[in-house]
Amino acid sequence: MKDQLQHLLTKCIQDLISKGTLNEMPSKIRIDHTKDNSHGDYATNIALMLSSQAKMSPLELAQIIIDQLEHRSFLKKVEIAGPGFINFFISQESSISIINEIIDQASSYGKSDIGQGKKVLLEYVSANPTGPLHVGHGRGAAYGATVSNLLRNAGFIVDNEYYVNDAGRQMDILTVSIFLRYLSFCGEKLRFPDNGYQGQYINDIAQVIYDTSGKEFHLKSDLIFKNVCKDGAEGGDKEKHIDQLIEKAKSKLGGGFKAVFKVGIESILSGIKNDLAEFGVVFEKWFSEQSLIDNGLSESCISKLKNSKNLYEKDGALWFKTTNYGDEKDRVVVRDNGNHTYFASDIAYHLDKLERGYDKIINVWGADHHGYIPRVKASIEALGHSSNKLEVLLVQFANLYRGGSKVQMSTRSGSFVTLEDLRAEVGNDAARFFYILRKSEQHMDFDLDLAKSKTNENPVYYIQYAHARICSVFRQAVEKEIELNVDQANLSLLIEQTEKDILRELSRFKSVLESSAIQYEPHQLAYYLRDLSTHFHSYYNACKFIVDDKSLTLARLSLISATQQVLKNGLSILGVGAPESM
RNA sequence: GCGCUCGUAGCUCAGCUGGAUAGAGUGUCGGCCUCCGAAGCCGAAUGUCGGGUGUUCGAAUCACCUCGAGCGCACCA
Repeated sequence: MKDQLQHLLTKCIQDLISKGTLNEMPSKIRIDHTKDNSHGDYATNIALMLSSQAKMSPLELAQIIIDQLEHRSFLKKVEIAGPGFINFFISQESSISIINEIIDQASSYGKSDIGQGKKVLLEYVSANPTGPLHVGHGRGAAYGATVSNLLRNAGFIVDNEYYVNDAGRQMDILTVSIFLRYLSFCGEKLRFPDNGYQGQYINDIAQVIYDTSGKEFHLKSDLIFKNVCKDGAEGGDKEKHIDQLIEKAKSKLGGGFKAVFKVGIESILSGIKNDLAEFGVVFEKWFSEQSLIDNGLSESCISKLKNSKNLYEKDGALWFKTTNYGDEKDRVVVRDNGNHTYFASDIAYHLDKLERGYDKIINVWGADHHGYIPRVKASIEALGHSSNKLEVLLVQFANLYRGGSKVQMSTRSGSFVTLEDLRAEVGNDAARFFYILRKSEQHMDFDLDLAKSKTNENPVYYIQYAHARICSVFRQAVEKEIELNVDQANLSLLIEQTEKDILRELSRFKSVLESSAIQYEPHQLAYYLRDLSTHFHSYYNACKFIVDDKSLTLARLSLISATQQVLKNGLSILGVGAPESM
């Protein structure tokens, strides 16, 4: 319907240009769903936009546009309002046709091809595999998965990817943490380093190693701790302390160090995978950072940068002149100790992504990484690609509150609430919905007590209830041996205000989906579904659906069936269930 | 200090590519179940859109300034 209006208006403006009333086509002709139904169904501000160009008042121009507009049967009335808006009133015959359209297309209603099959790589979560996912990661997971659904629904081809940071110092710290806990199981007395990972899950992994391998990796703790400098809490340097422990463990354990690491990371990763899968978040690819080092891609990237004269040496380290590409300062890619930085791997990773042939690469990052964007874009440019292909979506942290005070989230100290705990307490549906309800760049206050105790505060139940209620009505209909057949329904009987309101709302669904997808804003869909539910609940209270008049009954059942379908399709994109009863 | 994000009703937030009287949930107050599910509906009250200046026929929306909050400015990842 909106498309038809768009066509009609475009042609109208073209005609006026050829008549000489107007000079040029505006960049966009806006047609909006009206907020207020006294303004009709759709409105355009085109006369206001073009009045200066036409050198006449908006009201005059609006009248000329209306006169030029071809008459179409779907338009009941066209009028000028306010300062020069043109309001379109759609005929009833046309507005009820959406019911048939929805019921015919069923679960595919709402799909579009605005993506034209363009290939998108969507990377999100990518939390360091140093422990279980916590509620902070949940927001990125829910957001990324929903954006993925929205894009797919809009005709994009989307691959979801998780970048696994399985290389570097963090992994060594993880390994040594597990190893020291393991030594405790072997009966060694030792002081656990301040900088080690302290969570219970570390003990669990150590326990598994002890249970399966016995004392295979057992070393006297003296052997590890001898000559190691003092830890932070003992008045020493906690960073040096743990680095020396790592070195000792590596040299004394030999291949055993890698074996412990392998058990550790596999255990943590499989935990993360399960957690996400249960949350309805599925990745096509888990991309290993270590693989970039193993297959030499990281190294070859550095050579490429060297050849393009973008690298220089300073203080024994190798620097990338990212300032050439708009970054605020240059960045180290190879440290003075010869190790590649995280950034070096990331350059290789992004190059790899680009060379896999995607039209668009989207990274969902925590907002604390915003300063990192310029240097990644710099590396893309330096390697001869267009940085426009990369889009970074920032997701703000969720601040957690418990008992009115902020909860500190630290994987290192183990003081965090896991995503798994949250899901267990509030359920997947409520968690998925709650996470995407706020605009991603909005700071979010997540009150755990509220989320856990008064889950009805979450509007997801309101929407699900609307769906369940409709299902319940249909159960009643079956009992009364009424079978819904839209072809037999006389939809022109739908004349109540609440019915018109629902029809208006249903007609918005497609544009909401389109807008949510293009702007990467799932919350738009969430708000829409709540509004649709509100109209349904009002309708439910205002009118009885199953009445003596058979054809009215069929008409009303058709309308709520279409509503049910849209609720279901919308919820499915949000990764939320549409229960038949609750 | 520089940069990014944000500041809208008591609270949590929509609205921001300029448009018609600034919205919702929650909370407060008052109504609605012998009738398809009351996890619901109907009604009332509540705002200097942080503050200021500018651009415009028109600003919560754009520009500049200012105040306040969060985050970032590593040879960490």
